[in-house]
Amino acid sequence: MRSAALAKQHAYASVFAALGDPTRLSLVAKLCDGQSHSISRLAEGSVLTRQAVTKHLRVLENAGIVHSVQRGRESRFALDPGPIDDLRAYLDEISEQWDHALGRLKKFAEDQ
Amino acid sequence: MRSAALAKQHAYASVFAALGDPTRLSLVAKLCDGQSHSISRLAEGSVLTRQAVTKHLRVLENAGIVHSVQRGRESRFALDPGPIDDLRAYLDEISEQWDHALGRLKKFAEDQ
DNA sequence: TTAATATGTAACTTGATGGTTGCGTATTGA
DNA sequence: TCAATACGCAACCATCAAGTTACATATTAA
Repeated sequence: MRSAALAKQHAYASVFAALGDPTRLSLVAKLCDGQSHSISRLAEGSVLTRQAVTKHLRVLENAGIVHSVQRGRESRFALDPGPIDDLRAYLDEISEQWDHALGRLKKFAEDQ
Repeated sequence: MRSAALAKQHAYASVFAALGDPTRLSLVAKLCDGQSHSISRLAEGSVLTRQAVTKHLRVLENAGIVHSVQRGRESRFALDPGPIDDLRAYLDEISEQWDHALGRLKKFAEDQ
Protein backbone atom coordinates (compact mmCIF):
# COMPACT_ATOMS: atom_id res chain seq x y z
CA MET A 1 0.00 0.00 0.00
CA ARG A 2 1.12 3.53 -0.69
CA SER A 3 2.37 5.53 2.26
CA ALA A 4 -0.24 8.23 1.69
CA ALA A 5 -2.95 5.63 2.11
CA LEU A 6 -1.19 4.37 5.23
CA ALA A 7 -1.16 7.84 6.75
CA LYS A 8 -4.83 8.23 5.93
CA GLN A 9 -5.58 4.98 7.70
CA HIS A 10 -3.80 6.17 10.81
CA ALA A 11 -5.76 9.40 10.78
CA TYR A 12 -9.06 7.61 10.31
CA ALA A 13 -8.16 5.07 12.97
CA SER A 14 -7.68 7.79 15.57
CA VAL A 15 -11.10 9.28 14.77
CA PHE A 16 -12.73 5.84 14.90
CA ALA A 17 -11.02 5.17 18.20
CA ALA A 18 -12.22 8.48 19.61
CA LEU A 19 -15.79 7.52 18.74
CA GLY A 20 -15.31 4.01 20.12
CA ASP A 21 -16.64 4.76 23.58
CA PRO A 22 -20.26 5.15 24.71
CA THR A 23 -19.51 8.16 26.89
CA ARG A 24 -17.84 9.99 24.06
CA LEU A 25 -20.59 9.07 21.62
CA SER A 26 -23.13 10.61 23.96
CA LEU A 27 -21.00 13.72 24.28
CA VAL A 28 -20.98 14.01 20.51
CA ALA A 29 -24.74 13.55 20.51
CA LYS A 30 -25.14 16.36 23.02
CA LEU A 31 -22.94 18.66 20.96
CA CYS A 32 -25.01 18.02 17.85
CA ASP A 33 -27.23 20.95 18.76
CA GLY A 34 -24.63 23.23 17.20
CA GLN A 35 -24.07 25.06 20.46
CA SER A 36 -21.01 25.14 22.68
CA HIS A 37 -21.35 23.79 26.21
CA SER A 38 -19.27 24.06 29.33
CA ILE A 39 -17.69 21.00 30.89
CA SER A 40 -19.96 21.16 33.93
CA ARG A 41 -22.96 21.33 31.65
CA LEU A 42 -21.76 18.29 29.70
CA ALA A 43 -20.96 16.39 32.88
CA GLU A 44 -24.24 17.03 34.67
CA GLY A 45 -26.47 14.01 34.82
CA SER A 46 -23.50 11.76 34.16
CA VAL A 47 -22.40 8.90 36.37
CA LEU A 48 -18.82 10.01 35.89
CA THR A 49 -16.91 12.77 37.59
CA ARG A 50 -16.26 16.06 35.86
CA GLN A 51 -12.59 15.12 35.51
CA ALA A 52 -13.44 11.90 33.71
CA VAL A 53 -15.68 13.79 31.31
CA THR A 54 -12.88 16.27 30.73
CA LYS A 55 -10.56 13.44 29.74
CA HIS A 56 -13.09 12.18 27.23
CA LEU A 57 -13.45 15.67 25.79
CA ARG A 58 -9.68 15.91 25.37
CA VAL A 59 -9.70 12.62 23.46
CA LEU A 60 -12.36 14.00 21.13
CA GLU A 61 -10.37 17.22 20.82
CA ASN A 62 -7.15 15.39 19.91
CA ALA A 63 -9.05 13.58 17.18
CA GLY A 64 -10.25 16.94 15.87
CA ILE A 65 -13.91 16.12 16.50
CA VAL A 66 -14.45 18.97 18.96
CA HIS A 67 -12.67 22.16 19.89
CA SER A 68 -12.78 24.26 23.03
CA VAL A 69 -12.85 27.97 23.58
CA GLN A 70 -12.18 29.66 26.87
CA ARG A 71 -15.01 31.87 28.00
CA GLY A 72 -14.56 33.47 31.35
CA ARG A 73 -14.08 30.80 33.95
CA GLU A 74 -15.58 28.11 31.79
CA SER A 75 -14.24 26.32 28.75
CA ARG A 76 -16.92 25.59 26.23
CA PHE A 77 -16.76 22.73 23.77
CA ALA A 78 -18.33 22.58 20.34
CA LEU A 79 -18.48 20.00 17.60
CA ASP A 80 -16.25 20.13 14.53
CA PRO A 81 -18.09 18.21 11.83
CA GLY A 82 -15.07 17.85 9.52
CA PRO A 83 -13.58 14.58 10.76
CA ILE A 84 -16.99 12.95 11.00
CA ASP A 85 -17.71 13.90 7.42
CA ASP A 86 -14.35 12.41 6.48
CA LEU A 87 -15.33 9.17 8.18
CA ARG A 88 -18.61 9.12 6.29
CA ALA A 89 -16.69 9.46 3.04
CA TYR A 90 -14.29 6.71 4.07
CA LEU A 91 -17.09 4.32 4.96
CA ASP A 92 -18.79 5.15 1.68
CA GLU A 93 -15.55 4.24 -0.07
CA ILE A 94 -15.42 0.89 1.69
CA SER A 95 -19.03 0.11 0.84
CA GLU A 96 -18.41 1.06 -2.75
CA GLN A 97 -15.39 -1.23 -3.00
CA TRP A 98 -17.41 -4.00 -1.45
CA ASP A 99 -20.29 -3.53 -3.87
CA HIS A 100 -18.02 -3.46 -6.89
CA ALA A 101 -16.21 -6.58 -5.71
CA LEU A 102 -19.50 -8.41 -5.26
CA GLY A 103 -20.58 -7.29 -8.70
CA ARG A 104 -17.43 -8.69 -10.26
CA LEU A 105 -17.77 -11.94 -8.36
CA LYS A 106 -21.37 -12.30 -9.49
CA LYS A 107 -20.43 -11.65 -13.09
CA PHE A 108 -17.55 -14.10 -12.80
CA ALA A 109 -19.90 -16.76 -11.46
CA GLU A 110 -22.37 -16.16 -14.28
CA ASP A 111 -19.61 -16.49 -16.86
CA GLN A 112 -18.76 -19.97 -15.65
CA MET B 1 -31.94 9.50 26.99
CA ARG B 2 -34.05 6.44 26.29
CA SER B 3 -32.50 3.09 27.10
CA ALA B 4 -32.93 1.90 23.52
CA ALA B 5 -30.81 4.78 22.33
CA LEU B 6 -28.27 3.96 25.03
CA ALA B 7 -28.03 0.36 23.87
CA LYS B 8 -27.60 1.55 20.30
CA GLN B 9 -24.76 3.78 21.38
CA HIS B 10 -23.00 0.88 23.08
CA ALA B 11 -23.34 -1.23 19.97
CA TYR B 12 -22.05 1.52 17.72
CA ALA B 13 -19.22 2.27 20.11
CA SER B 14 -17.94 -1.29 19.92
CA VAL B 15 -17.92 -1.16 16.12
CA PHE B 16 -16.17 2.22 16.15
CA ALA B 17 -13.63 0.86 18.62
CA ALA B 18 -12.98 -2.18 16.46
CA LEU B 19 -12.19 0.11 13.53
CA GLY B 20 -10.06 2.35 15.71
CA ASP B 21 -6.78 0.65 14.91
CA PRO B 22 -4.63 0.98 11.77
CA THR B 23 -3.91 -2.74 11.59
CA ARG B 24 -7.58 -3.62 11.74
CA LEU B 25 -8.48 -0.93 9.21
CA SER B 26 -6.01 -2.43 6.78
CA LEU B 27 -7.46 -5.88 7.41
CA VAL B 28 -10.89 -4.53 6.56
CA ALA B 29 -9.44 -2.95 3.43
CA LYS B 30 -7.97 -6.30 2.37
CA LEU B 31 -11.29 -8.05 2.94
CA CYS B 32 -13.10 -5.52 0.78
CA ASP B 33 -12.47 -7.69 -2.25
CA GLY B 34 -15.47 -9.77 -1.24
CA GLN B 35 -13.38 -12.90 -0.88
CA SER B 36 -12.50 -14.87 2.22
CA HIS B 37 -8.85 -15.13 3.18
CA SER B 38 -6.90 -17.37 5.52
CA ILE B 39 -5.14 -15.94 8.54
CA SER B 40 -1.72 -16.67 7.07
CA ARG B 41 -2.71 -14.89 3.88
CA LEU B 42 -3.88 -11.85 5.85
CA ALA B 43 -0.75 -11.86 7.98
CA GLU B 44 1.76 -12.16 5.17
CA GLY B 45 3.64 -8.98 4.48
CA SER B 46 2.75 -7.70 7.92
CA VAL B 47 5.22 -6.59 10.53
CA LEU B 48 3.20 -8.45 13.12
CA THR B 49 3.15 -12.11 13.96
CA ARG B 50 0.33 -14.36 12.83
CA GLN B 51 -0.93 -14.55 16.40
CA ALA B 52 -1.19 -10.80 16.68
CA VAL B 53 -3.15 -10.65 13.42
CA THR B 54 -5.42 -13.38 14.75
CA LYS B 55 -6.17 -11.27 17.82
CA HIS B 56 -7.13 -8.34 15.63
CA LEU B 57 -9.38 -10.56 13.55
CA ARG B 58 -11.13 -11.74 16.70
CA VAL B 59 -11.76 -8.13 17.70
CA LEU B 60 -13.34 -7.49 14.31
CA GLU B 61 -15.33 -10.70 14.65
CA ASN B 62 -16.66 -9.74 18.08
CA ALA B 63 -17.85 -6.46 16.62
CA GLY B 64 -19.64 -8.37 13.88
CA ILE B 65 -17.56 -6.82 11.12
CA VAL B 66 -16.11 -10.12 9.92
CA HIS B 67 -16.91 -13.77 10.32
CA SER B 68 -14.78 -16.86 9.95
CA VAL B 69 -15.46 -20.22 8.41
CA GLN B 70 -13.32 -23.28 8.92
CA ARG B 71 -12.05 -24.75 5.68
CA GLY B 72 -9.75 -27.67 6.05
CA ARG B 73 -6.77 -26.70 8.11
CA GLU B 74 -7.29 -23.01 7.54
CA SER B 75 -9.88 -20.62 8.89
CA ARG B 76 -10.94 -18.07 6.36
CA PHE B 77 -12.26 -14.63 7.23
CA ALA B 78 -14.69 -12.55 5.22
CA LEU B 79 -16.23 -9.14 5.64
CA ASP B 80 -19.74 -8.63 6.95
CA PRO B 81 -20.89 -5.28 5.61
CA GLY B 82 -23.86 -4.93 7.94
CA PRO B 83 -22.25 -3.16 10.91
CA ILE B 84 -20.34 -0.82 8.63
CA ASP B 85 -23.56 0.13 6.87
CA ASP B 86 -25.09 0.75 10.28
CA LEU B 87 -22.23 3.08 11.13
CA ARG B 88 -22.76 4.95 7.89
CA ALA B 89 -26.39 5.46 8.77
CA TYR B 90 -25.47 6.59 12.27
CA LEU B 91 -22.96 9.14 10.99
CA ASP B 92 -25.52 10.35 8.48
CA GLU B 93 -27.93 10.85 11.37
CA ILE B 94 -25.36 12.91 13.27
CA SER B 95 -24.62 15.07 10.25
CA GLU B 96 -28.31 15.58 9.68
CA GLN B 97 -28.88 16.69 13.28
CA TRP B 98 -25.93 19.02 12.99
CA ASP B 99 -27.21 20.57 9.77
CA HIS B 100 -30.71 21.05 11.16
CA ALA B 101 -29.33 22.64 14.31
CA LEU B 102 -27.21 25.04 12.28
CA GLY B 103 -30.21 25.90 10.16
CA ARG B 104 -32.27 26.73 13.24
CA LEU B 105 -29.46 28.81 14.71
CA LYS B 106 -29.10 30.73 11.47
CA LYS B 107 -32.82 31.42 11.33
CA PHE B 108 -32.78 32.47 14.97
CA ALA B 109 -29.95 34.92 14.30
CA GLU B 110 -31.77 36.39 11.31
CA ASP B 111 -34.90 36.89 13.39
CA GLN B 112 -33.04 39.13 15.84
C1' DT C 1 -14.58 40.98 50.13
C1' DT C 2 -15.96 36.47 50.09
C1' DA C 3 -18.41 32.38 49.00
C1' DA C 4 -19.63 29.71 45.26
C1' DT C 5 -18.66 28.10 40.75
C1' DA C 6 -15.75 26.20 36.95
C1' DT C 7 -11.84 24.40 35.85
C1' DG C 8 -6.92 22.55 35.80
C1' DT C 9 -3.37 19.41 37.50
C1' DA C 10 -1.35 15.49 39.52
C1' DA C 11 -0.93 11.00 41.52
C1' DC C 12 -2.71 6.64 41.73
C1' DT C 13 -5.38 2.14 40.84
C1' DT C 14 -7.33 -1.11 37.88
C1' DG C 15 -8.11 -3.44 33.91
C1' DA C 16 -7.84 -3.78 28.95
C1' DT C 17 -4.90 -3.84 24.72
C1' DG C 18 -1.32 -5.12 21.75
C1' DG C 19 2.36 -7.59 21.24
C1' DT C 20 5.58 -11.48 21.96
C1' DT C 21 7.36 -16.50 22.56
C1' DG C 22 6.66 -21.29 23.02
C1' DC C 23 4.36 -25.34 22.19
C1' DG C 24 0.72 -28.59 20.85
C1' DT C 25 -2.48 -30.27 17.21
C1' DA C 26 -4.78 -30.96 12.87
C1' DT C 27 -4.45 -31.13 7.93
C1' DT C 28 -2.26 -31.56 3.61
C1' DG C 29 0.79 -33.17 -0.03
C1' DA C 30 4.75 -35.52 -1.62
C1' DT D 1 4.46 -42.11 6.47
C1' DC D 2 6.33 -37.75 7.33
C1' DA D 3 7.58 -33.13 6.69
C1' DA D 4 5.48 -28.84 5.94
C1' DT D 5 1.72 -25.88 6.62
C1' DA D 6 -2.01 -23.51 9.25
C1' DC D 7 -3.74 -22.82 13.34
C1' DG D 8 -5.09 -22.60 18.46
C1' DC D 9 -3.91 -21.80 23.11
C1' DA D 10 -1.56 -20.10 27.11
C1' DA D 11 1.64 -17.42 29.57
C1' DC D 12 3.85 -13.39 29.87
C1' DC D 13 5.12 -8.40 29.41
C1' DA D 14 4.70 -3.46 28.61
C1' DT D 15 1.90 0.15 27.86
C1' DC D 16 -2.24 2.68 27.65
C1' DA D 17 -6.98 3.84 28.97
C1' DA D 18 -10.53 4.96 32.21
C1' DG D 19 -11.62 6.19 36.27
C1' DT D 20 -10.91 8.00 40.94
C1' DT D 21 -9.42 11.35 44.87
C1' DA D 22 -7.23 15.39 46.40
C1' DC D 23 -5.95 19.89 45.95
C1' DA D 24 -4.80 24.43 43.62
C1' DT D 25 -6.36 28.36 40.82
C1' DA D 26 -9.26 31.60 38.34
C1' DT D 27 -13.83 33.96 37.83
C1' DT D 28 -18.13 35.50 39.09
C1' DA D 29 -21.89 37.25 41.85
C1' DA D 30 -23.84 38.78 45.97
